[in-house]
Amino acid sequence: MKIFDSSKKKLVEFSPINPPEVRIYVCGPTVYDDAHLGHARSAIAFDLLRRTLEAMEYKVVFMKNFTDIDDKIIKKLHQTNKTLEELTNYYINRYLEDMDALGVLRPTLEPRATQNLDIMEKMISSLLEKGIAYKTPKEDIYFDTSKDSKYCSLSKKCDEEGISRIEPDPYKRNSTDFALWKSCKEKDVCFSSSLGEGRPGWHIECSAMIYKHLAYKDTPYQIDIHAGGIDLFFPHHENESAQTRTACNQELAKYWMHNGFVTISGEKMSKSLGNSFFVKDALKVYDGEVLRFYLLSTHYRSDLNFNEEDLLTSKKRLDKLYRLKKRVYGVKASQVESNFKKALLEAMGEDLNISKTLAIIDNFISLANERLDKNPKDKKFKQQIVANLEFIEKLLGIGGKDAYSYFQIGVDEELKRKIEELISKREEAKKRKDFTLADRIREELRSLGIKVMDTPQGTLWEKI
RNA sequence: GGCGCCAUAGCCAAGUGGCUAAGGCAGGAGCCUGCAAAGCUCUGAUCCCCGGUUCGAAUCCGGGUGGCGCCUCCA
Repeated sequence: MKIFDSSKKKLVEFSPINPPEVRIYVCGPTVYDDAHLGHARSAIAFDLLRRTLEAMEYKVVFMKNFTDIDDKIIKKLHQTNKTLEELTNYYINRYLEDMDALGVLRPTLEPRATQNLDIMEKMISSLLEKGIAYKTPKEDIYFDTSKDSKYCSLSKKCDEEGISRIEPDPYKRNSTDFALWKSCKEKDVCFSSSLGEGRPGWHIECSAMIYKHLAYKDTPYQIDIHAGGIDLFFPHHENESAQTRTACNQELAKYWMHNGFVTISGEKMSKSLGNSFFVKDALKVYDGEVLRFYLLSTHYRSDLNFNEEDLLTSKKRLDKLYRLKKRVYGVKASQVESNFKKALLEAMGEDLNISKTLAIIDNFISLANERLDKNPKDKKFKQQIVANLEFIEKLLGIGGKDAYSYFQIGVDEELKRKIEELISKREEAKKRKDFTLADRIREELRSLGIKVMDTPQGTLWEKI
């Protein structure tokens, strides 16, 4: 398995610290609003990584945090009458619902910042004792980046000269110093601790929760892979990395992986730009699986420029998979074809080369259809097709639905009855060779958003 | 100002030194069909521009042009 390590900026051979186990940490969302497509992309990208490793028989422990205390959450809190917990619980559940709809496997561990304040406090205290962190006259605690000789070795994005775009805290010793603990201000949410009244900075939660829940303790690296959006590379991951290095005398992660953005008209989708596309809104129009397929069909490190046309193209590609599945409906799986499995794992093993993977799948679909055209009753072959489809489902999280229901998404019972009625009328007309009527009924169905296909087994229909 | 990414057919998108530049969508032709749909077969690009390295480059190096990102919260 080769992966692209964003710190080394090259493809490297993946070799876990303690095989067959693989420990992965992905930076999760700050829960103050609904998930947008960028969150979905990141979640799907590393869900794919996880599934690939699992298909390669690694034992994956997958952890993703929820940042449930931060400036924006507090701001949102002031706009509502909710408590912190009510607000964050709501968005955590919303996030999980959205990710479920997208077929993202639930993480093994889902820690929340506010439930791990104890370990953050310990880590910060230890950094204070070592003289790596310092307290300002305003009782904020900062990490002194000049005390970490390897600071900036991860992202290599630090700007020593520092043309800062914001007014820096005058009590900071270095421009790259960052808050570990923010003292209690007005209109704040505060926790009491030995560090004083306040709340943790953003970066410390990841280091602390990884140390507490996921880390190997006597190895050079605490975990195998740390992942997240490329926007987190600097400063977030640089800072996490510095905290762990100085507090624990271990490097945080052996490999770092970052996913590219979802863009809209070429610009990064972000809440501050106001061009966010929420997952929940996309789900009103498109099936979650179609959305998943669309978001995973571009390599995870590239930017993906979201647009409806490409999404519909993705749907057509997924439709083909389900049409094949329909042709082998009710057949039990035998064994996945070994060459097919091998080819897919090789492709995914090239830093998740999804394009190559999908090309292999399309080729399989095409060959299977061709052979079924010639020999529709080859039961053994059908059993293998089913097994192959099941493997695809396991690897990519697509094609798991019932093949008939997939094409009926968005059709309610009433419409379904009407469709069936019209189809049987059309069948009668066809028997009488009344093709004018048959074609008129076909047009009527089309106007209902239904297309029909006459096959030797009768007339089948699909929602367009 | 610092650091970095990207540019392949109408669209999406692999390929990063060497067979005829994957795959999908759209388009065209055919088989099948009452006609369609679906499926199958066939069909398209010399890789943003200029210069260099090399026997050989989309692929490496230099210089342009265009687009984007991080350096503030951000997946």
